[in-house]
Amino acid sequence: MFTLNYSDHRPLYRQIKDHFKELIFSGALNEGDKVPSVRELASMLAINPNTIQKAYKELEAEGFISSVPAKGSFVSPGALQKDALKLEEMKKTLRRLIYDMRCMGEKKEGIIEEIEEIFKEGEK
Amino acid sequence: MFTLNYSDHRPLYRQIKDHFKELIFSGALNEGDKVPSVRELASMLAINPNTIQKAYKELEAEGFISSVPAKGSFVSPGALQKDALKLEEMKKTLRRLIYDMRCMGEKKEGIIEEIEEIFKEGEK
Amino acid sequence: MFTLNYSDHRPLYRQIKDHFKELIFSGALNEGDKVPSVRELASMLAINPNTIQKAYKELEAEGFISSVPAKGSFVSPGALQKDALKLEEMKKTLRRLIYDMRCMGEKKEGIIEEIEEIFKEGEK
Amino acid sequence: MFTLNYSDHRPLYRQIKDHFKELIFSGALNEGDKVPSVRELASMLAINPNTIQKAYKELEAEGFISSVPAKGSFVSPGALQKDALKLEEMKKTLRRLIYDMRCMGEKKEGIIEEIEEIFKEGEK
DNA sequence: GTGGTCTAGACCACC
DNA sequence: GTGGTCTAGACCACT
Repeated sequence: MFTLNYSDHRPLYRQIKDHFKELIFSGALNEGDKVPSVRELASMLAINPNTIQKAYKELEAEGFISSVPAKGSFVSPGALQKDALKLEEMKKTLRRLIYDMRCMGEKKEGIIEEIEEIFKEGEK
Repeated sequence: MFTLNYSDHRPLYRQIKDHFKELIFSGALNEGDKVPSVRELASMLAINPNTIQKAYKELEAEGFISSVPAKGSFVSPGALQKDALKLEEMKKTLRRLIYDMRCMGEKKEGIIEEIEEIFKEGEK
Repeated sequence: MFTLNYSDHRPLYRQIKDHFKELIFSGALNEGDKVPSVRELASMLAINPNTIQKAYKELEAEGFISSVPAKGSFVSPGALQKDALKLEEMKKTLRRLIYDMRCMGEKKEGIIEEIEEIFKEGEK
Repeated sequence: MFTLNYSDHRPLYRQIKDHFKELIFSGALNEGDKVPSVRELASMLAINPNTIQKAYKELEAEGFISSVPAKGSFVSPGALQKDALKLEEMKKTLRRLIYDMRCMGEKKEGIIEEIEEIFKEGEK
């Protein structure tokens, strides 16, 4: 399904989270689709099941998947729908945030540097 | 106290809000200090009192000032104290936001462009 | 098709929305079935088309129907399929909500009272 | 500070989360206050630090505390402010949720039973 | 010292 | 089999 990148600065569970978000946004995963079980994916990626558990729990908390004990985890109904609307809202939030950081003396260069770093993390 | 900039893209109430935040963060205004009354500031800046009202209301909602009926508005106790924490939190929020926008296919360049624009707005 | 209840506390568009949901959940309406056009239903119920429009728009936003311009509105494919998952999710949301309200000092009796009221509203 | 209840059906990390929420809502903890470190609280409660970590992370995700690596965890600025407004909003969400569950065939008795259970969990 | 991540392995309830 | 919780212990980066 995908590969982990150990030279990526993001922790493993974040890589997993982000990957599933991409799969959902891209349409590769649709609402209601089953995602691999915690143990299954753990053995596929050769990591500890707890790490998958952590990723799945956060995805659930953010409304992307829904885990049903003894049944499995599934892409949430409404996961896609919600986030089509969300990009514009996120931009607005970003704008407000940057405004406020600027008020507090934060310089443009510092912010851009931070952003560059985030994008570097997933490259190599 | 300060001057409005009509060639700034920010609406007047935002300029006023941002200016007070800067005064508080820079230490020019301390906790407990009285800020000008709505009418007073409105006549100083030669603008409509409603505009000041809107700015003050949002400053209060964000915890920077507190209005005491029949007495005036004052810089909130704790407005400064919480700053270090607030900036940390804002950076974390920023990081999460950028991560998510990246997952949704937003490119680095688009985000940086947006930020450059925000910083331009207040310059001239 | 159905009748509106003017002594019901719910606004008309909510009654229409709820009714369509019931029809879908009960199996009376299947995926792909055409629902009456806005004007058609409006004249059947002798109410303003805007009311129907509002109900349909929300049903579409929630993924129950989808409108095809110049063709009409249809029950969404997957509307039923996702039900089991949706109910599970709603129960989880309910549980989290009640937990939080409890933390905030809300008493059991107040919550149950609220629920009793909701169920009364649709009866008569 | 407080005691865990092993006959409570809630997992330990939930008890810890709920307890901190109560402390914040009741005013016992104010914005900016430091909360015990992960290890400190773990030894106080005689449980594994990972369990505290889990509780703190969720509290942070929900905006109640803010954890700064190498510094400690603090009650978020805005934690209180946000939640005074929230109770009314939660009631609205509850109402909408119950409406929808009713549409899907869920009976009043089932819902009330669920709520009774939640409140039972923390009693003994 | 702080928070954060990860592992290995245990146990539970549910179906 | 499934998800969920908890423990014990390791390591990291940061201050």
